[in-house]
Amino acid sequence: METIGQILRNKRQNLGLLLRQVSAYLDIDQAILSKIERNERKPTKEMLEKLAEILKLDKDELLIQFISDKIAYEIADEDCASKVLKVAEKKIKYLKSNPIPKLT
Amino acid sequence: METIGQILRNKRQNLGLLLRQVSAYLDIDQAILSKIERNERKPTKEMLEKLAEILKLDKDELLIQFISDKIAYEIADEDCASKVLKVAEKKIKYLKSNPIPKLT
DNA sequence: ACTATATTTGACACTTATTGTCAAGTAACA
DNA sequence: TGTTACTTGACAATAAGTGTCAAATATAGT
Repeated sequence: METIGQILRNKRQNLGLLLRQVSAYLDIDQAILSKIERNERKPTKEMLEKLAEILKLDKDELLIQFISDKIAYEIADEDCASKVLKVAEKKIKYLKSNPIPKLT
Repeated sequence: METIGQILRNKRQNLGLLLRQVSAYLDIDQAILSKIERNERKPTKEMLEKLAEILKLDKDELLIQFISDKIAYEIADEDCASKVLKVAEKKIKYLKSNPIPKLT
C-alpha cells in the first residue's frame, strides 16, 4: 500500500527526474516537494495536476490517492472507521442527489 | 438523511430542552451550540460526549455521524467520491495492521 | 401591539494550522 | 575535497478555527 508521497517519489525517480526539475515545473520550492514526497506536507490540487502532467500519472487516480490518504489518516485511529465510511457513502449519495447545503 | 446538526436539534427539542440549558451543561456559549445545530460549526469530541449524555444519544453512533458528515462534505463535490472511499477503506485496513506512520 | 423568552447573526479578538522562503545541514560519490 | 541531490528546521506571513458578546430576529402568550 503506497502513500501518495511514495507514488510521486517512485515515479519521479523512475523517470530520472530531480526534485529541482519537478519543483521548477510546479513553480514551488524544492523543499516543499521533498516534504510532499515524504508525506510531511500535502500538495494542493494545482500541484497534483502539474505532478500528474510531468510524471505522466493519471490525474484522477492521483487525486483519488490523495484524498483517500487524507481520509485514511484522519480516521484510521477510530475503531469505528469502517462504519464511518459506510455512513459517509450514504451521505454522499444523498448529497449528490440533492441541493448541497453550505459547509462549515 | 440527517446531518449531525439536525440529529442534535431534533433530539434536543424532543426532550424539551433549550439551547441555554444544553449549552450550560456543555459549558459553552449558546451561540456556539446554535451554530453546531445548523452545521455552521463543528463540535469538539468533548462536546459530542457531553451532548450524547444530556441528549441520551449513543456516544459511538454520534461520533460516527460526526466523522462521516465531515468526510461527506469533504469529498461530496468530487466525482470520484465513491472510488475514494473504497481506496480509503483499503488504506485504513492496511494502517490498522501495521505500525502507524506519522501524520502531517 | 406588548412583553418575554428563544434563537440567530455578525463583529471582534485570540489562538492554532498551514503556507512558502530560505539557509544550513546531511549523504553519496567522483 | 568538491559537487550534486536531497533534507531539515527556523522564520514570517497568511489562513482557518475558536469563544465571547451584544444586537437582531423570531416565536409564543396576553
